[in-house]
Amino acid sequence: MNVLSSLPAIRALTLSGFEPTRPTLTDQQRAQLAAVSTRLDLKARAIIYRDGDAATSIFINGGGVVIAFKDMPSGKRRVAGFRFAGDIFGLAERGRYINTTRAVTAVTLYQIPIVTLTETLRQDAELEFQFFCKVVHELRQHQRKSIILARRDAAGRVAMFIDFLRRTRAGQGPLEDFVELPMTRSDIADFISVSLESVSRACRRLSDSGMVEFTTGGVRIVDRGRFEKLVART
Amino acid sequence: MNVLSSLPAIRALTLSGFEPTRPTLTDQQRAQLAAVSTRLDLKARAIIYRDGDAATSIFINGGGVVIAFKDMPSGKRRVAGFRFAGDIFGLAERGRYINTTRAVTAVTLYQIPIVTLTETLRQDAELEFQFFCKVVHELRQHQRKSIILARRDAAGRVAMFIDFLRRTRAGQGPLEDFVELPMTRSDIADFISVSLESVSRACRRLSDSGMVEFTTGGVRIVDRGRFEKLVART
DNA sequence: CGATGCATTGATATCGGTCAAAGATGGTGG
DNA sequence: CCACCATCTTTGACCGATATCAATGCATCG
Repeated sequence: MNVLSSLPAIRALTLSGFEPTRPTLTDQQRAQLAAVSTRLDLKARAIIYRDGDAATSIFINGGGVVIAFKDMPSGKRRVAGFRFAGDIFGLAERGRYINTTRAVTAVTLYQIPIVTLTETLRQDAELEFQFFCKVVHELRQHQRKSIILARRDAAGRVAMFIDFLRRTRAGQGPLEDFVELPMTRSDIADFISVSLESVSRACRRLSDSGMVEFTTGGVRIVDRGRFEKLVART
Repeated sequence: MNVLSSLPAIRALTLSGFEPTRPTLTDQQRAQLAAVSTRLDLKARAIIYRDGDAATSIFINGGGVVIAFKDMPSGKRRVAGFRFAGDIFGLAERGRYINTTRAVTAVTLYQIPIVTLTETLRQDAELEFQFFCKVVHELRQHQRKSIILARRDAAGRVAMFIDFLRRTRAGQGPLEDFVELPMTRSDIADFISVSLESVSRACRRLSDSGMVEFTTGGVRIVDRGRFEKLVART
């Protein structure tokens, strides 16, 4: 297993601007990791691990939605992000998890002890490269989050959040006009750093203006033109 | 050149939580890259490349400060970040630069065509790994930026920005109490997404409260205790 | 010594945070 | 199967902080 085998991918990264085509693991690779992992089935609201716990495992989301957050001393909560099917999470700082993660919906997880992961990575440069991609993917997510937070108006932030989820969860094909919102208003609020009341009001305004329609569990973008114009307006 | 040669580093990443100890290149590696690069000496305000240009080179900052920003259709400007000595910049999306970069101070740059870089990386797994570290470093920067932007009060954001620079520019030793601010108020404003007037007022308040002292070209943290308490108050 | 870019300060309006309360929703146990 | 309870969501009123507009001060550099 020569380093050159993984180089074309690295080259693609630098040439095309750090845009790995596979931000999440392929089914094949998930299966490979599943072989050395423990499957967990959790119901909504279950805590996966807590901020500050010793980080002994990483997790792969095999279905459902997970929220990563941190309770701040002030009593506020900072939502770092959401993990969807295929996402890897559980990276740590100084051996400790930096966020608390909780199941938003019922989820299936694959838990892999870090020592096992290390062994597995040692034997598979391609898989190792996936972890690189994972970090690149996280970087892109954070860049987008920064752009959302730069926005001043609550409605704009909510619209950008919807667009963010829309793009994050999109497959290869064209973008869907329906976006699932399994998380609560409060989760959204703490992600985009706006009070939950403002999120609620913003949703109402977006809805009243005829851009989108909120249904139970999601939003449908009705007036795509105006919606995208609002999102782009920075 | 076996993949295993770079694995200890990768392992360190996953185990210790993606915290490479060398977020920027070592002098040795810079020299190595310098051999295949063109040296540029630019004076303050010079444009290095523009948003949308074909991305043919990457740059290493050999001294001075560079700002990366994007002019938005609305006329506003979003400052993505600042690049200091040792930082690599010029990564692109779809073959195009995504930001405009400009020299804030006089700078020395090493320009490396991407094709050359690719060749160099192919021959050096350790250097290749540095690019991984670079991405991790960028990720951390963006995480910090998100935390700054989550802050609501302008004074808090400015304080966190000062702290951000203080930590970014710190060496191995203890944190300095003096932080250089070579960029304009407007640059700071567009980085932390606050109007430049608010930045000015926030600086005044921080100064009036006796936490810091603004001098030409920098800030000195006078009351470290209160300053850090303000920064931590989230 | 103008001119230009940068920084500061002031006045005002707007928008979102906060507090408060009521309305919807969903899950659980009787 | 239904009622109740916890949680989430919506709406309202008010206040404070920041954006915005405007003008002045202040370097630095031709």
